[in-house]
Amino acid sequence: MSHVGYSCLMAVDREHVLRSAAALLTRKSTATMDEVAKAAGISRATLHRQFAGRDALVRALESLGIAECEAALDAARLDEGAASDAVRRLVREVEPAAGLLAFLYTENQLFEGEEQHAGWERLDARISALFRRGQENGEFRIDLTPAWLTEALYGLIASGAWVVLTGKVARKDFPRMITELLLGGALRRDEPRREES
Amino acid sequence: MSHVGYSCLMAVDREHVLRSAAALLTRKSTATMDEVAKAAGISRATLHRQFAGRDALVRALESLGIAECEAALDAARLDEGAASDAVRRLVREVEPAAGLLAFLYTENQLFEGEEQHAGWERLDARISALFRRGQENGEFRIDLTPAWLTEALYGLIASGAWVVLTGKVARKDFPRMITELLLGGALRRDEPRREES
DNA sequence: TTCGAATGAGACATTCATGTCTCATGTGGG
DNA sequence: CCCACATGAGACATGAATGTCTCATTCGAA
Repeated sequence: MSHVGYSCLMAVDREHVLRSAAALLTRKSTATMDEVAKAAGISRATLHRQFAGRDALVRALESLGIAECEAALDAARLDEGAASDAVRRLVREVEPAAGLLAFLYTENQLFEGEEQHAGWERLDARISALFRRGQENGEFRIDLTPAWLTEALYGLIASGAWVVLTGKVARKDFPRMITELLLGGALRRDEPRREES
Repeated sequence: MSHVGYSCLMAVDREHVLRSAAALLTRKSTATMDEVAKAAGISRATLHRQFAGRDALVRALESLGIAECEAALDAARLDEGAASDAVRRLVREVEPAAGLLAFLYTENQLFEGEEQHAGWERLDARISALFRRGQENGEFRIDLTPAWLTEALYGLIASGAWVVLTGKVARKDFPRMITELLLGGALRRDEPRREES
């Protein structure tokens, strides 16, 4: 029995397959299992051995996306310092997962009645809490609900990922253009905004 | 030969079918031709007689969405008055088409290499021009490109339509929450913002 | 009333993605 | 060296959506 070889090889490949699938489905959300397999450099049979089906693959990608998102939330230390700075850190940390997030964001809208991954609610709760903290802080305006701000953040991340993918803007501008729009809006400010880090 | 009856009945039904399809696909973007037909109260055969196939239906919806969007742009009088007020008018006018727009927005990302409807470029150009005018005006900040502001507006409209559809926020708040976020951002302003109409 | 056109219902073939299976190959560990 | 196991290749069946067809019915206009 090859415990070592088994768990090692499987784990590595699974991770690699997942990454490839994420990269591909980010660009073409309707990609075939065949295309996914080819993109990962494996055969369709092997792909099916690792993920029972397309559903299982998407679920695994969902878990991956949620995990990366939660890791980003952790790294952003949402409850430290100014709420606006926390938002900046959050967007910066979540940027690598933006493409995957955009894919899952639109994919989730197809799930209709089916129960969705509980992880999303946790993420919603944490991000909403950040916006609420900023409101109680006096930093954020109170006439926009935390729920809307959270959803808008998702939408902007998806739009940002899409616009970077199509080459309309440079990847390096991703965090700035999202945070600046979300926090400051399009209107020009007379007072200079302060910066962090 | 019943010229009158023909053109009249066909036109009316086509419009009605298009509306029903838009309403359905807004909620369930993967709906079957069967479901579309049922939602319109006609048979699948008749649906196929009016639209050669699913492709043709989506193309027709695309044209409808673009037409409604351009009508909204016209009604908003983008080049009159303050640019920020024009944005407010635009969002208010485009609100009825938001669901359809959201559907088309995600649908367009699947078109990969295929050439897309030229109408989108026209819309992009007109909206970009509005933001550019606001920048040259001194109203809008210049460190966010018109292209990004345009794309962000699309994203926020889609997010807004989605969040209204799921009941997280009231439909009546749709225009305000989008314009306020897009223009003013989440940060609280010391100076009171002025209002229009 | 009668004729013609549009419709609805449904059968049918086709295409495509998916899921399952078998078998040959190759590789790594014992 | 040998064996177990993962893999790749491909055949095969399945299901779903689509597109096309026919035929009976209904509705409107002459």
